[in-house]
Amino acid sequence: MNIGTAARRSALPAKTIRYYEEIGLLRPARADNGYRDYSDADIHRLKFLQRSRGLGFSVEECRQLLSLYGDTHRASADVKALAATKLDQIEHKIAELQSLKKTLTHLVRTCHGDARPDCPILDELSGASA
Amino acid sequence: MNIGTAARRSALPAKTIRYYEEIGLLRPARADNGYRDYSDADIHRLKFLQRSRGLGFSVEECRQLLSLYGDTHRASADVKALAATKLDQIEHKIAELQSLKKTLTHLVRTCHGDARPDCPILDELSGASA
DNA sequence: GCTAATCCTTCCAGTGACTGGAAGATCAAG
DNA sequence: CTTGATCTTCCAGTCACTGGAAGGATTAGC
Repeated sequence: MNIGTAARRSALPAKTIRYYEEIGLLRPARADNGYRDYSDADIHRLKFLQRSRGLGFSVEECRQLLSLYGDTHRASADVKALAATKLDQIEHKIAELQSLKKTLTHLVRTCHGDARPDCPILDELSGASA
Repeated sequence: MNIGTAARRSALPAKTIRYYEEIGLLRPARADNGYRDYSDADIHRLKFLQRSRGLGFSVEECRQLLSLYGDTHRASADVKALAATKLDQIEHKIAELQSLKKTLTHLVRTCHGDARPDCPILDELSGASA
C-alpha cells in the first residue's frame, strides 16, 4: 500500500513516516515504480510508533520499545522500567508546570489589567520584588 | 563587565547570552580588546530574560514583554493578556500530561515487571486492546 | 489519447532555543 | 615566559519533525 494510505491508517503524516524510515525505524518494500509499499506489519509498526510517541516516549525510547517488542525473550521488567522512568519524568514536568501556574496565576490576579501603565507582572519580571 | 561575570550575575550560560545578542535581544558595548562589555542595564535585561524564560514565555514572548517593559505608556492590560494566554497554555499542557500520566500509571501497574516475557505495556502499544 | 489533478519521489532548508567544539586572540598570575 | 583561564568567531549538532521545490507516476474524466 502507498504512503498516503499508510498515513491514513497509522494517523501519522506521510512526512513523518518518511522521516521514521530515514532514521531506521522501519524499512518498507518498494514497488516497481519506486513508490514505498507498506505491508500490514509496517502499518502495525507505525501505529505502535504513533501510540508510543503519543504517550510521551522519545523517538529513541520508541526504538527501544520496538526492539523489546520484537524480542520474544525480553523480560517484562525491562519494559516496565522504561515506562516507570517516563512516568517519573512526566510527574516532574507536571510539578514544574504547576509551580509555574501558581506564580503566573498570582501575577495575573495582581495585575489590574487596564489602561494604566503600572503592572505587577513586569515589576516582578524586572526583579522589583527580588 | 565581561561575559563570564554577566553570566554569573544573570544565571544564564555565556553561550545563551551571545545567542540572545545574536537574535537582537540586547546590544552590549564592546571594549577595546573586542570583548563584550555589559552594563548594569544589560544585566537587568538579562535577568528579566532569565526570569521570563523560566516562567515559560517563549523567546519571542520575552521580546514582547521587554518592549512592553520599555514602553512607559503601555497599558498593563497588554501584559496581563500575554500572561493570561501563557497561563492557559500551561493549564492545557498540565491536563495533557495528567492524562498521559493516568494511562502510563495504569500500564505500569498492570505489568507484573518480572522475567516473564508477556507485558501489558507492549500489548497496549501494539494495539492489542484497540 | 489528452489533460488535469493528485500522489509519489528526492533533496534542501527551517523550526526553537540553545549547546558543543574548534581555532585563535587576550589576559592575569607566578 | 609560560600556563591556564577567558574571550572571540564560526560551524555543526540537537530533537522531531515540517515546508517547499522540482520532477516523475498514476488516476479520473472527457
